[in-house]
Amino acid sequence: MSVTIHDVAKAAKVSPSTVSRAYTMPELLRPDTRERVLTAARKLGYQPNKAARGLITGRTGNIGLIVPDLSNPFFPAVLKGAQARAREADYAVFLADSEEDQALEEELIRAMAKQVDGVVLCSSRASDATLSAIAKDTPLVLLNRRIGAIPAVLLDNTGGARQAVEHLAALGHRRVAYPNGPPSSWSNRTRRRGLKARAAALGLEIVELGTFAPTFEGGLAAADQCVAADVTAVVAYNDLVALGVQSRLRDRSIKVPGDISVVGFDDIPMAQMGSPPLTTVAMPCERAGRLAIDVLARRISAQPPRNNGGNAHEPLVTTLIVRASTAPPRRR
Amino acid sequence: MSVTIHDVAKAAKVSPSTVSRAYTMPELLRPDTRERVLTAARKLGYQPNKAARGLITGRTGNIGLIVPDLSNPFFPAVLKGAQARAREADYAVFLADSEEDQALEEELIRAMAKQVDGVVLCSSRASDATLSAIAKDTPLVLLNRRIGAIPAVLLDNTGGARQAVEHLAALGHRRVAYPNGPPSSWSNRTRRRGLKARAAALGLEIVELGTFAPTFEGGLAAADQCVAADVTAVVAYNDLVALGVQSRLRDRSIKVPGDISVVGFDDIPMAQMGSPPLTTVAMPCERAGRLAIDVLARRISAQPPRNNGGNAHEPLVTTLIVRASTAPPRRR
DNA sequence: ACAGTTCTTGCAACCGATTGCAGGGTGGGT
DNA sequence: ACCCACCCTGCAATCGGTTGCAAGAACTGT
Repeated sequence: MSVTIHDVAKAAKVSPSTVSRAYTMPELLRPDTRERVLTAARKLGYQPNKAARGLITGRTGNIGLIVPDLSNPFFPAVLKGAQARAREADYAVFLADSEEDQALEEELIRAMAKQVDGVVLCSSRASDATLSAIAKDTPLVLLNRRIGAIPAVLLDNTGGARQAVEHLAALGHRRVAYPNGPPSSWSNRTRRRGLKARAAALGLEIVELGTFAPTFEGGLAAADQCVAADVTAVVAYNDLVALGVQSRLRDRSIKVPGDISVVGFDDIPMAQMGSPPLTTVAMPCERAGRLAIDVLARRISAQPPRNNGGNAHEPLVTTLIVRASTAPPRRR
Repeated sequence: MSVTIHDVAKAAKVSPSTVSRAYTMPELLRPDTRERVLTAARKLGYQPNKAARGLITGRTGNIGLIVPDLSNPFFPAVLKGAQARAREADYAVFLADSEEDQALEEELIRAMAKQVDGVVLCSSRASDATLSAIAKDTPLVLLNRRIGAIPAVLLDNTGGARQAVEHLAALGHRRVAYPNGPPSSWSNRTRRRGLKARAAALGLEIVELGTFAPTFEGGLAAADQCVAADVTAVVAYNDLVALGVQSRLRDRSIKVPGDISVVGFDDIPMAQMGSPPLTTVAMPCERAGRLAIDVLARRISAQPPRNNGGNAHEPLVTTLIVRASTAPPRRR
């Protein structure tokens, strides 16, 4: 079938061990033998079988990545960065979509753990206990979630929320709605906390609204509650929700930003394409994805999970992008 | 480290072979032995090592999926379907983004081929020759591309294009622009062909415009050429381009659909969120992704690539979704 | 020319599974 | 009580690599 190390060995008239060494410890071979082996390998189109190698080295050369929902453009963006960086580091990436389902996610993690050197979990919905347990025997990196000493790549949600509140305060808003995202989401918790902290300091009132699906449809539902709450601005859990809110408000002939200002989180591509274009807190998604791979790769090669610090990184900076969906509130 | 078949064997007081058989040929074992083995396995949390198994069976249980650009929502949608179906069929999926780069894509295919049982190529930009060569020794399924007898899942671009033209014709448009997508794209070729065929039949004129990147930015660039071409409607290569066109037209204070109607392809989520919401040809992306996996799985288990027909499937039906971005042309 | 190093390379065991083959146990028929 | 199937189960080889160990080659210095 495929060309194996034995074929190359025969062609180069050496033993399989020598062929192996030509790849893994080239400096041990006499230059001319190494050359002979590599030439033969190239001629035959040989490529080492990663699975077989992994069997003995314990390294598969694969990493897993789990996201809650591929339909949220935030995750493809992260994925794009992660996948690119993984390729540079010569890792292949396994992808799974957990469909926002905690049980499924935990099952996926366990299934993956066997086949990969490490796993990146994006906005994981799994329980702290489960993740801590898994982290004990599988290198894990969390993206947008924080649990004990598990390495994590974080985005500065709090800072973003702060900027959003300051922006709205400067425009003169006093009463702002926040429709919650999934309760198990770290992003939701930190965004809410950031909002409330800064709002309290500036004398704004944040009206929390029930939890909504982090989707366009969730935003449609949230919109009506925002209107009922009699606010002049909405900071949505994320851009999808914000777009849903905008859409529903338009259908109800409520002007954005005339009657209600809307702010989102993420700055997904469609945020700028809407009308009005959405004011939102931009997240460096691809960079976060890349960084997650870097952290994981480092964690994998450093056998002893060094218990000194360096696990929790500074959150990646986020920036408020002001577009046309925010304006001063209408005078009563 | 991890619990192996030997550990289970010891715990159940049987040989490793028996443990193996408990999983792969359970009917060969006496019910009580099988039960004893499975119980022991469960207690120890044993899960067979896929890599080791693959070494001997020749099946890895993995499939590869390559897309040209994760930032185009069309592909995450396909991916979502494919990934879900793969999981049901107990396959893990390797993902790679070829960044619209032909050379990179070909390299990725080769690299993957070694580690998977088969590969799904979405809107592949690779050359016919390369793909035919690879298809000889790796099960391949093409999505939105057609080459000889390589199994493919196709979306009915021609039919979609036909509907778009008929819609515009009914509205009274006589001169319609088509900004081309990537020349290596099968979708671009079939969409263009469909448009021109139907336009000829209905006495419309299709003005082809140079090739543009299949992105929002590509659309920005295309818009100006469309205006210069003095058309009353634009059928864009895909929704991203259509949204780019809309955005640029708005910036130039050209009304959509008042001055120019815009039609897209794909019906990505943001098509309905824009303003005006975009008239577009909807593609059953997730279904296509799922189907691709089905076809691949069948192709993998049917060792002899049966040379009877059944390779090329009927294209999946597409439907024109009429929204607010199309209207009768302004009277001169 | 010879003993002692240092380099290179091959041998063989091993990673974690699967599977053909054969041997031991069981049960049925007489 | 004996023979013969048949059913289970274990042994050992194998998949494609890697790696500790040791033997042979080459080189050093005298």
